[in-house]
Amino acid sequence: VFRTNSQKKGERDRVRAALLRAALQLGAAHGFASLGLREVARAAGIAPTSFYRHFADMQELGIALSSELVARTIAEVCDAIRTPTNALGEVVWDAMFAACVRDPELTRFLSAERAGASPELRADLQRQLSVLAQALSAAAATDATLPEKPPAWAAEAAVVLLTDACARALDEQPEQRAALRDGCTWAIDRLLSGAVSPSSKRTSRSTPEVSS
Amino acid sequence: VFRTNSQKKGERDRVRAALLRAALQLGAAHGFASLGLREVARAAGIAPTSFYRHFADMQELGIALSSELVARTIAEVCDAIRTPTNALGEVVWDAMFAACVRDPELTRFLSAERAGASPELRADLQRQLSVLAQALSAAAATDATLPEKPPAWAAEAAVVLLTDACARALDEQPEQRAALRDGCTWAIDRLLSGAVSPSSKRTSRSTPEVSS
DNA sequence: TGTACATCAGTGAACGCGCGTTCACTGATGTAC
DNA sequence: TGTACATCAGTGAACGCGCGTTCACTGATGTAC
Repeated sequence: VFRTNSQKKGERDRVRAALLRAALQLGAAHGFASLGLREVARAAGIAPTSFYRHFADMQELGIALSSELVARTIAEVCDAIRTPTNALGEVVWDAMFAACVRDPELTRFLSAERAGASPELRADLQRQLSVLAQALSAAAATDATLPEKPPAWAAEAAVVLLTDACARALDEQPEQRAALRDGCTWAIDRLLSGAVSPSSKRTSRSTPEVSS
Repeated sequence: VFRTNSQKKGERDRVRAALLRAALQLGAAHGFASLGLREVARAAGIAPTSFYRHFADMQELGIALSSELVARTIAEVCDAIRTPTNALGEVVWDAMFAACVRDPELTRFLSAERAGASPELRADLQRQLSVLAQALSAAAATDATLPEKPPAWAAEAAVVLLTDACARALDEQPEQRAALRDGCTWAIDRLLSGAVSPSSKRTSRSTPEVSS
């Protein structure tokens, strides 16, 4: 009566969300690749056959996880680094890691399937991460404290390190987490800005980028 | 008659190697997590029940892949960087990528299972990679051209980037591979040495462009 | 307003299939005497 | 040297099980008139 439309629609969305969440939970425990349709349906509280009302197969569900839940999380992190309050490495770590702690299962999913068996899913996750890389690159470009605009691959490398370190940090105790944060923020800043510590005066030869 | 002993032993090793290789091949195609014991045994040309003569289960086989084949490859790369002929980033990339090209299936395995579902296997692969990180760290420490000794996590971050980039390069065309090499060697050298220097001379600026 | 119809998420039975695992056995190879 | 015994990788039959998928159906919700 309140909602003229979409009482049915709302229920559909509720079940769909339950499927996504169930897949995340089970996948975090036993791996996503070995996850079965019946298993997920059971955990979501519906009959196995009802699964097909929402997804054609498990891969389609996986892509929905990427393009919806992962995308949302990434967008959040992008927002955070748009107005940096600190060294970029710390800002992006803090935002990303907070998101990872809030939803560890999603983090495991991202980390595992980024190198997983399904090319389509890999590609979709790569797309999500490249959004973050571009945001990071843009933030670095407008950061007045940086001596120069870093190349695009610096941001991409930073995102690779960030994803890896955040996922590993979830398994660790607080003090190890702090070490990972230190190492990761240090590396990101070093990639984006050149030297973090002083004294690096030497411009060594022979990388693809030849010094003048 | 020539070999008094181990005619039996040799055959055993042959079958065992066939199982490992079959698992790599099938795993590269469809993912390791969803790989079945019967499937591997079939591909190796033995009866399903014979599998148990070599491994208790698929996880044990996976760990054998890591602690034997991956370890051998890593050791090879470690050898190469022990006597660097060039900037460390290029040396380690060239050694690692050559190994990856020679055995792409092993590379896929390493890349996928490093973040995979089995904690034991993850830990073992992590151990292999940390060997490389230490070798890289040692090489950097004795590299007179570096202005300072980089922290340990610089080498760890470098290995993460290297592994990721090599695995992705296998899927790419030559020109994209060259871009990955440039980006990866640049990042590794920057991590290890601090600044590579501003004002790059090399090719046209910035955006090697993210994925297509 | 009421009535007839359309939609469609969810269902339970049923199917064929490949899986992991057990078991007792075979037979070639290696060893002890 | 030959003979008897031990070892053990490989085997095929058999098991129970959970899987993905199909099908015709139900029934609540939404819509047209």
